Amino acid sequence: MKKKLLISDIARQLNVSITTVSFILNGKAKEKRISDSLAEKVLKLVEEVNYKPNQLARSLRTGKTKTIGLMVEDISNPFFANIARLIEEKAYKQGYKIIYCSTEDDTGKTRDLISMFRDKHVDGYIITPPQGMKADIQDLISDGFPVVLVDRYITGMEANYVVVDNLAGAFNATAHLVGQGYKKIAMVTTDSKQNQMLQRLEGYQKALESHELAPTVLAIPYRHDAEQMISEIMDFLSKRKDVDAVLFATNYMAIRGLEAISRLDLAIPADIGVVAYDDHDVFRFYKPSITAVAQPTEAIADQVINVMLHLLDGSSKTAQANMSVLPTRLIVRNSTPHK
Amino acid sequence: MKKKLLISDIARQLNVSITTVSFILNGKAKEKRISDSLAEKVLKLVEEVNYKPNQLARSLRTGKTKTIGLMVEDISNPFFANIARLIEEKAYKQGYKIIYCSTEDDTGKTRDLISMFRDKHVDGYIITPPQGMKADIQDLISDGFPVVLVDRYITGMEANYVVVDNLAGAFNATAHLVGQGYKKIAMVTTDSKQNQMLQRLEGYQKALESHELAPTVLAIPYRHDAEQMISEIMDFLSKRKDVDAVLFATNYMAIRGLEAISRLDLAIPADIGVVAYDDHDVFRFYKPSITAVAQPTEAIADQVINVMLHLLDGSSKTAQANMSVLPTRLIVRNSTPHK
DNA sequence: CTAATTAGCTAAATCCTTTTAGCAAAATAA
DNA sequence: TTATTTTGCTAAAAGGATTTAGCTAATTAG
Repeated sequence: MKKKLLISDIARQLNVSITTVSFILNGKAKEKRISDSLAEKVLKLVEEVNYKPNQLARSLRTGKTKTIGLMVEDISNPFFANIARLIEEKAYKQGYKIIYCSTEDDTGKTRDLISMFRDKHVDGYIITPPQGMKADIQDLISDGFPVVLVDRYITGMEANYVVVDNLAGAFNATAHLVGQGYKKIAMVTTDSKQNQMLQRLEGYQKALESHELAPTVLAIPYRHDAEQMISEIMDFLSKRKDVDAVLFATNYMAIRGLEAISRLDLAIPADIGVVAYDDHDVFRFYKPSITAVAQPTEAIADQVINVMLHLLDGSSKTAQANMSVLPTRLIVRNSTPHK
Repeated sequence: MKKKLLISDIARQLNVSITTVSFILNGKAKEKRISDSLAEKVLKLVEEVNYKPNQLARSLRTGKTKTIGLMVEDISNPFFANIARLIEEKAYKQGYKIIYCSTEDDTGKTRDLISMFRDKHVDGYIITPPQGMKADIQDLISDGFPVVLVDRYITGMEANYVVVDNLAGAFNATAHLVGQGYKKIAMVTTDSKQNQMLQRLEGYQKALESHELAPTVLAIPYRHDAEQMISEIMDFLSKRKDVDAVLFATNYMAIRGLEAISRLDLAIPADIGVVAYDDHDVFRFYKPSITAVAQPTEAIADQVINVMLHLLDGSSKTAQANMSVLPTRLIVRNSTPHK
């Protein structure tokens, strides 16, 4: 194990002070009136021996770690995995690293993770907040940390966030089913009170209202596992024979719904119409392919990282919160009209 | 922004030295003969005011960060996303945090990432190594860092690794197709020289040999994008009408292959048999569902983190490298025999 | 020619812990 | 009673950078 080089080694070799080397390495040569010739010599040696400052020491002194903490609900869900990857890529280009974690939408775990991120002195926080985190996140903001919420916001809290127009997305999806000729359109959602879920529900209801149709909602507890959900959906569809179309509120519920529909031997779109909120590879490849509300992952990632870098930059002392609501896109797939 | 508490604040409030507080917090009270009564008082106050030591300062002093660097090929591939999540979970329980990144199988980027991880002073490295990283990884090991390779190993290098038995997996998959009555079985793979790919190829060849059948291989350059791959596979299948079954070497190639097969209007399994190496949600839901070689993600994650924690523990001064080869499982899905 | 600036560089403080080396008082041994 | 050991605690160094405050010599101004 070769010994790590220190800034003092560089200084000694050139017979200059540590201070001078530090100034030069941090681009303050001009400002601090270091002669060009000396600056060059230092940079040359640093390059030659491949000296890298110890980031821990530097962070301890400066209070900056050039790291952003990213907490998503579940990194193994393709929606979040994609966003994470895009954010990572863009952050990386600006010299920031990302640490990411899955909250599993668990308040306790999320609290732990925030505390861990604070321990690690991340410079900024990107969070898909579970329910009941209002106070914790408010603390973060009050303590002066840059915070950007993604995918959902917290009602009644002034904050930076990037979300999609869930209401419009669900409205359009529902309207599409109505347009296809379906009469009894149900919505399968979770019992979670997350605002993005409530908005999807509201969009669904508004769309039905405007066509003078009545809503039918199945709310499945969030924690139920795949098999439970499948049998609950099967139950629901068997009991409610009048239902001729379903809007699923999330991609994973839709996937389980497809399984339920397949087990009941119902045909899509003849027996039952299906639209999923949030796209997924499975919908593209399913036979028949499934219409879905696609979220603009790239635009979301872009917006998130832009706002974050802006906050980190610090030059913007405008306390004005940045709230972005991006549009969704309905990807119509099996478009044979009903009946 | 409330001021961060320091260890000196604790010490001052109780009129004891910083040293004493530090000893107590690090569980050295007994060893350092601190009286029980004082230890209790300190712990009580620390609890009360919720003092947390500054991890940067601590790491700077101890040289340990309680962080593991995890580099996978592509975090948005479900195989890696799952492994990452399982590893994260298990590490977390042992007080370790994970930083992860995608290498995109790019040597340059991987080199950058290793350097970034070194900057950040991670305690250990978990890596799916791209080609040509032998020297870099050897450096890491020589410098005394715990390293565990996953998914692939580096030929001719003594190291800790956790891989699956790719040869047997591909052999069984091919044998399955033979058993179904297919006569001209092709393999679609990448031109990458990664050993796990070569082994899959070898398994395929061995299986055909043992049935006295001839191999037919289409090797597509790794960097080609989805559309390119699809048209290359379509080309191949149109020209080689004799091919009646295909073994795809990765899940994403299989997904593109399915698209190609669908565009050519070929029926699975009547016109063409399909097996994918590495499972994916899409295969489960495709109509008909697609047989796949499933990798034991949980077992892989378990083994990786166990070996890593063992290395980090340091008590094991046995330089013996730990090499695990785990078995795959063939998930037979559309099992109607051919003709 | 003297006074004020500017150029060019550096000593020492600082960030916040952990850990080494060691001191004074109390207890025990001789 | 004196010498030794043990108990209970602490001052100060170390870890490796950044940054403040300031010094000396060379210029420029008056």
